[in-house]
Amino acid sequence: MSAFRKISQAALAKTISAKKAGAKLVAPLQKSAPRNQAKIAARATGNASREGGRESARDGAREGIKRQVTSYDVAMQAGISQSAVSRCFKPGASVSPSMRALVMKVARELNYTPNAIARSLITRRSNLVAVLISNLTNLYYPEVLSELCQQFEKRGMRVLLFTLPHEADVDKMIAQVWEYQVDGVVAAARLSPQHVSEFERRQIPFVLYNRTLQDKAVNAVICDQIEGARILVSRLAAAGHKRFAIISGPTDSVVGQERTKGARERLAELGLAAPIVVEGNYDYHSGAAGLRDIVRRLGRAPDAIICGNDVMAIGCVDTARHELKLAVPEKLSVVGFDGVEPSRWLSYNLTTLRQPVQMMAQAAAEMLIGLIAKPDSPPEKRVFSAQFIEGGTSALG
Amino acid sequence: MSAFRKISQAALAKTISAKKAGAKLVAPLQKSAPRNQAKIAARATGNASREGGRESARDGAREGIKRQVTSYDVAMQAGISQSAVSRCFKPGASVSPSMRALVMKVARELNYTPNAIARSLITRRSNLVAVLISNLTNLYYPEVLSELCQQFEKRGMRVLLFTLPHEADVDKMIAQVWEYQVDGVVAAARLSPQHVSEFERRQIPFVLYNRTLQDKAVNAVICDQIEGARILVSRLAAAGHKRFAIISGPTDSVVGQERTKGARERLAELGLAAPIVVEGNYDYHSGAAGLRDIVRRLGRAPDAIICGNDVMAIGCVDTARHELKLAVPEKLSVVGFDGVEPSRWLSYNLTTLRQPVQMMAQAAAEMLIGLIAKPDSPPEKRVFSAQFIEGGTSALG
DNA sequence: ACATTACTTGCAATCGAATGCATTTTCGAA
DNA sequence: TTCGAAAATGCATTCGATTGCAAGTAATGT
Repeated sequence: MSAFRKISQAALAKTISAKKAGAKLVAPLQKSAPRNQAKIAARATGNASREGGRESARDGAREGIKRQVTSYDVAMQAGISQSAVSRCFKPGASVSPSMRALVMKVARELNYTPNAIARSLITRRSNLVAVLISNLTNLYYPEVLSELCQQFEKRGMRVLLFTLPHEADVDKMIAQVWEYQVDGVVAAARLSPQHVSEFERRQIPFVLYNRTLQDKAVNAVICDQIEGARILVSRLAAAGHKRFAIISGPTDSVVGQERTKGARERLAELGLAAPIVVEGNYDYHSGAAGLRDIVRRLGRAPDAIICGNDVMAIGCVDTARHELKLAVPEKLSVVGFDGVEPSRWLSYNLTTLRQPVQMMAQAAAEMLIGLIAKPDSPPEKRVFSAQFIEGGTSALG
Repeated sequence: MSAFRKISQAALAKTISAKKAGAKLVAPLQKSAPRNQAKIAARATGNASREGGRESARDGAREGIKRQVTSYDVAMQAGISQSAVSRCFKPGASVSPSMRALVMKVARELNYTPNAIARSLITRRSNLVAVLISNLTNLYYPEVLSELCQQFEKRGMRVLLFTLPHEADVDKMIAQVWEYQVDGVVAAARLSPQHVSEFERRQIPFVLYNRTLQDKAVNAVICDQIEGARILVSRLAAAGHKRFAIISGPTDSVVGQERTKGARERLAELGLAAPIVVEGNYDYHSGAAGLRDIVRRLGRAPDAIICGNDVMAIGCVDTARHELKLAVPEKLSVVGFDGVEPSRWLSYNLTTLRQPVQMMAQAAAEMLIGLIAKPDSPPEKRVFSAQFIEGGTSALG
């Protein structure tokens, strides 16, 4: 034990003299050095003894298992207790400036980084949020994800990403969410009510993005799809469009269903004929196929086609112009939803309803952070309105 | 202590009779019940006593801190040891079928889920990989991310996503990567050589995606950009194009630089005039601006413009056709790189070089998993070739 | 100079699961 | 039936950091 003591005292003296601290500084630190050096030494990995800048390709691989630098190593090297090290890395903790300086210096020398896993275990806060997204190739979601990611990063939380592909074994995927003790979940994916109940039962704060549940009050950030669809129809009808068709989103997409519903409602209110509806799956080709289908069934083109999202609208426009030689917007108006970047490209300049993605993502992040801090807040919905973009794919007079 | 014993015995009997097990099954489990019920009880959270399906909104929030169900709870409820519970959740472990069945049943009743954080701490394997991506809005990256995600999920690893936005404080971001003890890193972002050294010093396996380092052997998955650019030039030149221009990627993009370099080299070899080069930043507007700039500086349109990526090429095509009234491909050929989805849309049908994203992502995932299993493998580069897509934006004769 | 408060710091007990080792149980062979 | 090997199980320690509590030190007032 005295050997350890000697070493650490020497190290301490060296360290302090190196930063030219006055005698005042030396005294307290020497006096309060911990007495259980043996225990600290036993816990330390031995990595502390190797020199700072030196790098050797194989020295960490010894013993087969890689041992990282721990707070015990720093404590031993600095001749202080492990708890002191821990406290120096906690913002509001009670540590003297000299102690903090010393610890930071030694930590830097040893390349010490706090272990978030160990911290999470004891604090029961992982600082992880799970983001569930169905389908990243959807052109709309990357924007959402990007925004969410930045929001959470800004707030000191890490994003654990889960993609739910062919809507297969969502259960297994979700189980992983529990295992990692995430502090919260943002779900921008098709989830069954059972899954949502599971969130509740486990008391994990969650925010649904662009979806809600019929018979349950949940936290959600949504965009008023029905309102948006009604606006689209109103504008088109006002400009004289009479025969409408819809290329809807898939039936299991709540957003898609609402868009269709809003459009139908408004058409009925206006006394216009019920639209022909074909189902798409949100991709380019289903927009193309949808148009062909509509024209085939109608025997001619309708006045306007409302597509469940921009990408299908783009597919529709392209097929109309290049394959069916139907002039858009002269012979056929096409509108979409979302306002994704390509909808603004000159070749399309789509008439669409832009969702305020940035605001929505920010709201979702804020809401989730709030819920984590105060889990018993009553459920809240934040509903945004989409912005009508009058592009060039519709004849609006 | 005997009280606990009694309770757990009763629970055990009930459990077993419930699944109608024969006497054979009962005997071993009863005999090997642990003797330290007191210790297990002390560790257990008490959650075990509440009934399975019951849900009460507030009962878990008592004491302010949420206590989750642990392996101790399951052990107590089942009348066995904690280690037995642990083993039942480990695939290859030595557990009898009856024990496994009992544990699984009780676990389900109590809604027990293993705590991955605790597991990571003791095993020193987090099963997390960090994915670093510069810019998700880039249209090319979501595809990469999606593919990587699925690959890792398939292999039982979770993805911790880091987006590096305005290339600011990358350091702080990277520090987070260390804290979370990720098992490996896939970097599809601009990283300084210092950052890469940091990976090495910490002995964290990493794979660079679409980038390499000049003076260091690293694991990387790349696409041969120079080869690709040479192919483009060769094809265009063979079809009679003489005056070339380039809208390059930003200078800090290695991929962009290589594409420019390959094109220049090949042009020089063919004895054609050095191209005019303007710098873009990979987005639609910089493609548009690039074209205007080129036309202004040249006083006329070149024969062909090679764009650093598809989105700029699309911007270029749109500006040529709709703003400058330059027919593409009749008066001007435009080519891009990447082969992103919109490049296949009928309005563009871009001539481009498609990167085999799926194969590359798969290779990256495989490589990283391999490195994690065997950290001392020598660095390897996997180089893919891009596929030439003869679209309609270039006059190839 | 002494008492009292306000800081610092160390100690030791956690968090929840994994695992080497010892012990018990099972099962097949003699 | 008995013995021995193999399988199953329990015990106790461990991972690395946090934090309540106690002890020690500095700063302040009288």
